[in-house]
Amino acid sequence: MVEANDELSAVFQALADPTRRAMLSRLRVGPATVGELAEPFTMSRPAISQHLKVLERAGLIERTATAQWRTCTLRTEPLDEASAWVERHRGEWNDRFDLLAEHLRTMKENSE
Amino acid sequence: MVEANDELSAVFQALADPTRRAMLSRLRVGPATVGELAEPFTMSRPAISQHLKVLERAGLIERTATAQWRTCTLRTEPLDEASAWVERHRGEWNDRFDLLAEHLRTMKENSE
DNA sequence: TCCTTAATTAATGAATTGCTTAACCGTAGG
DNA sequence: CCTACGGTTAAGCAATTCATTAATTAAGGA
Repeated sequence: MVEANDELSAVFQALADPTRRAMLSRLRVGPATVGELAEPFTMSRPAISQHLKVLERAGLIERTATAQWRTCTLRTEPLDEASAWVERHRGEWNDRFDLLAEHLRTMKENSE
Repeated sequence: MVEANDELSAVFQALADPTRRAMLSRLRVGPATVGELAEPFTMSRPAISQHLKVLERAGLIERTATAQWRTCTLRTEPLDEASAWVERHRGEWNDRFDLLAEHLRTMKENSE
């Protein structure tokens, strides 16, 4: 792999781990410090830090530092694109012309 | 990582690659042989085969062999669960009680 | 039978992932 | 000042991912 990872891939990649998904679920309730996010898990703090870094790079969380606490906040915008992709591929869509046109468009975007 | 990968992780993992997503997009038009799926890409056939294996393990395609051709068909069922997860985390949901209850339920499922 | 076509398997390799422990950094409090 | 607390950085390791080339299987046609 040479290519700079596109945003959509980064989001799906971030979601492809149960720990990270659980963290995002927790953040739906409201912002949390790293310690609070780590609490349900048995893994080490550095492991938690690394998961958070993945989420941050995917744009799914924001971190703000006050004193020695890092507060994490959920960002849902990147999920819009992910949702759009999934919904597009899920429907009982049968217009072959539209589908082919869309596929060719996707191919073109992909080769930019 | 020790745990046997759950289905949802496998689906998101499969979607976290532009080549695989393009293959699924192509399959929306209709079933295709491996050769047809490989056509837009410059990578080797074995690489294509491995991508298809990932998609198959995630339940996103089905392969049927007739003569020396393997025909791939899109299976959208696994996308339902993925869609549900994303939509759940995307909404402008503000009932903290429900969110907390749901989060705790998710945690419990996660530890089974 | 021999050759071509379609695709997979096997073996290899570089890069990435997910975890660990140990060391470090910045803030607050005695 | 120095110690504790909250977190990150660094280094190392096993396993997985994504690609390659070479060899293999399996069916169809001359």
